[in-house]
Amino acid sequence: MALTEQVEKLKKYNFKITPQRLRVIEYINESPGHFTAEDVYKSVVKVEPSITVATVYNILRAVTMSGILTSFEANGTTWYETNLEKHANFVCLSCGKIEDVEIGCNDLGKSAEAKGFKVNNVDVIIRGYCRECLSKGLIPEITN
Amino acid sequence: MALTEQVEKLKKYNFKITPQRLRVIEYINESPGHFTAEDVYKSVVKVEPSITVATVYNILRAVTMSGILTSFEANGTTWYETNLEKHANFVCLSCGKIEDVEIGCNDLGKSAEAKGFKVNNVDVIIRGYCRECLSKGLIPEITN
DNA sequence: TTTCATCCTAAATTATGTCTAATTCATCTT
DNA sequence: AAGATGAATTAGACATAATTTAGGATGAAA
Repeated sequence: MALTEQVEKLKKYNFKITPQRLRVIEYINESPGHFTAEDVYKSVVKVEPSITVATVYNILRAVTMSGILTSFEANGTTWYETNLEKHANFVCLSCGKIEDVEIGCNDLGKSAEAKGFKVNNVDVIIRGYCRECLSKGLIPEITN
Repeated sequence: MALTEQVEKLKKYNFKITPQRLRVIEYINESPGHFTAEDVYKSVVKVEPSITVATVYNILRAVTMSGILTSFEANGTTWYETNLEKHANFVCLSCGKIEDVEIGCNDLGKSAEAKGFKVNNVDVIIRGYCRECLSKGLIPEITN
């Protein structure tokens, strides 16, 4: 998504274009795809030293509401991501790394809709051990 | 799951059977299916006034590790649930209620495994608005 | 230029973890 | 069956990280 498009989305939701918001969007566009509010703050404060954590949280909420990002919760914190396509997030229980993986099937929300619910979004979080941690033998033994 | 079976599971993982753990398990067996550590504490402290929040957290971790409960994150907190079967959790964005819904498809973790990851569990969290909130017209307008 | 959203500062809240001493439990020994 | 023993667990207080709140100051947009 280009910066102009992101700015348009903010405007569409009546969010004003402030320097702080532009800095956060710039971060997003250079980001590794998955990041936390803390990641954003640590990076943006270098170029905009007066910004505070509270502002970053506010901005991330505005940016997410505008459809520029999505978010999900894992490892006790909120993660933001730029990938708006349907996918699952794989979380490594050993190193904490998060990686996109495909979902083989559609209509995960179907039975919720069948129950009369309105579905806004579906998060799929897969927890396990990544290739690297497996090869390092870092997996705790499961004693059955 | 019966109490005797739950006790067996704790023993299998070498967790001792303490009165506090039994009180928490009793709560679980009478619970509405989804609850937080705070819910457990507020209830158990009535019958076991000396118990502390820290103990409840410890016990919930032990109980989850023993396979008596599963947990997932939503609304900024960890939720525990007794339903160990494959299912999705529907979270109402208006009232916060959580409800089980079926998942139409299997093998959600398949493509993670195809990438060489070991999959431990898959959480599916569906966010939207429940029937009750929809009928009350409590849904925020989405101005497009 | 006015107005209202947004930002800043600081402090509160919430969820959860950590530390230590005291207690309890499971098991072994009588 | 009762007591001794060491390991595991608990209570209680405090620590920390994530996030929210409140109220005044500031700046974007009409």
